[in-house]
Amino acid sequence: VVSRQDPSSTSAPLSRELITVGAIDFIERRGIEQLSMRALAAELGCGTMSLYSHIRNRDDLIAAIVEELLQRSGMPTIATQDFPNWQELITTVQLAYLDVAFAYPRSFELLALAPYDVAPVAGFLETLVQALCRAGLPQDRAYEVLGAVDAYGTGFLTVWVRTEVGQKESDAKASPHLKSPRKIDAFERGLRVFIEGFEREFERSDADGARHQP
Amino acid sequence: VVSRQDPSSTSAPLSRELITVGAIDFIERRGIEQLSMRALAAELGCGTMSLYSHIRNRDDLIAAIVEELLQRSGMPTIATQDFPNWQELITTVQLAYLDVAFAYPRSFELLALAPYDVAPVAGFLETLVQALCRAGLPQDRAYEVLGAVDAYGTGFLTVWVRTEVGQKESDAKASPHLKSPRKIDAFERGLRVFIEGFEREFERSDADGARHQP
DNA sequence: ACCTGAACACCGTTCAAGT
DNA sequence: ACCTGAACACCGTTCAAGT
Repeated sequence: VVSRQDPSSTSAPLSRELITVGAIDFIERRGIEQLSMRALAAELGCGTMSLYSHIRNRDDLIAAIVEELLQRSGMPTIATQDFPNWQELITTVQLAYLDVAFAYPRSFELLALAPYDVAPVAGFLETLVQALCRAGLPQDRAYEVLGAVDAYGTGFLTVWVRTEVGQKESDAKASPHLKSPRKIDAFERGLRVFIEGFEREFERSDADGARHQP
Repeated sequence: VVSRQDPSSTSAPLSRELITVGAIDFIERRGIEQLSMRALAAELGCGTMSLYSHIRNRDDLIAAIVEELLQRSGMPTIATQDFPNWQELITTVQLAYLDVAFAYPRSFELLALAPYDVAPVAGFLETLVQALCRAGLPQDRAYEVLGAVDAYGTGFLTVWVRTEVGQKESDAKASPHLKSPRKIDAFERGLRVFIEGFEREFERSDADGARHQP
């Protein structure tokens, strides 16, 4: 019966935002499999059922976490800016994706593996397609490049953080946050190769189109 | 007190294999989030604790499922064969990866997102690297291509099946197993683009090396 | 409106007891 | 060796009751 006088939290009233932030912090410290409504409420210093005044259920909490991580990644902001070409835009977005995987390794897969039709993710992807069009890519090519490169980034980063987090749990003395430069290089090289592959594909297909319809 | 006379199962003695096969079948019918030791035992017609005579715990069950899916995918067999070039080998493996995602959409992510250091997956990746070397790729390039293309396939297929399974749950009347040809085309196009990107990268880097060291 | 404890229907796994 | 029920320490969520 402590009525939320926990030292780690202000006595600010509970809110969806505060619960979401607390949940991300919880996952990064103790792991996603430890996150339960009861354990989270205990850390926030409130009764379990108080959470349900601000959040519909566990799935709604996950959706709120995904939205918060998406905001913190800065990717939605990037998608509102203008870029000289689609290559730079895609690269910038993917490097921001890499950064969020490092900053939140244990929460990352909630964002990375959220189905395309989860509310805030779908909206972000739409604005990203528009940005690619503004950067000079026809819409069908924008969808193609985005889908493919996003799949690459998602797969690469998800398996990487899973493997790393798994090792951290078994190997307590492993260096805690070393951004293994070899892996980062591999990520960036693969990204460049993929983009150059699309450049070439588009060049060839344009030349082909010009030949058929000069 | 039925003592395993369930109509859906033979009265064969319980085994690790039988439990694993039953678990995959369970997931495909009812979803991964419904799989529990208790529910699985009920479907197999045995007591919950009987499972623990053949399987250490839930994580061990998951590992057994991953190993079984890997076998059924046929990818380990492909990796023992010889191919005329690395491009064909990588393509064949990725198409087998696509097939297993379709055959086991709800179990697929257990295989796809297994950390690299999970026992049977690590072994398979090693034999795959060797096969790439036999197909003419230097070892460092084999690792690079494999890591990148595998990330692409994993990301593409995982998010796809998640989105599809999610829709199937909300939209009961959705067509059940339509292998949306648009998506398959997109997967194969991205794969080809990525491989051609690496071809070009290697050509250029070879030419570069020849110029420096003629 | 926000907060809460009790209760319900679940979990995974340990243990002791059976064959 | 294999199987099992009871028990323990957990879950998410509903409900009724408080402020």
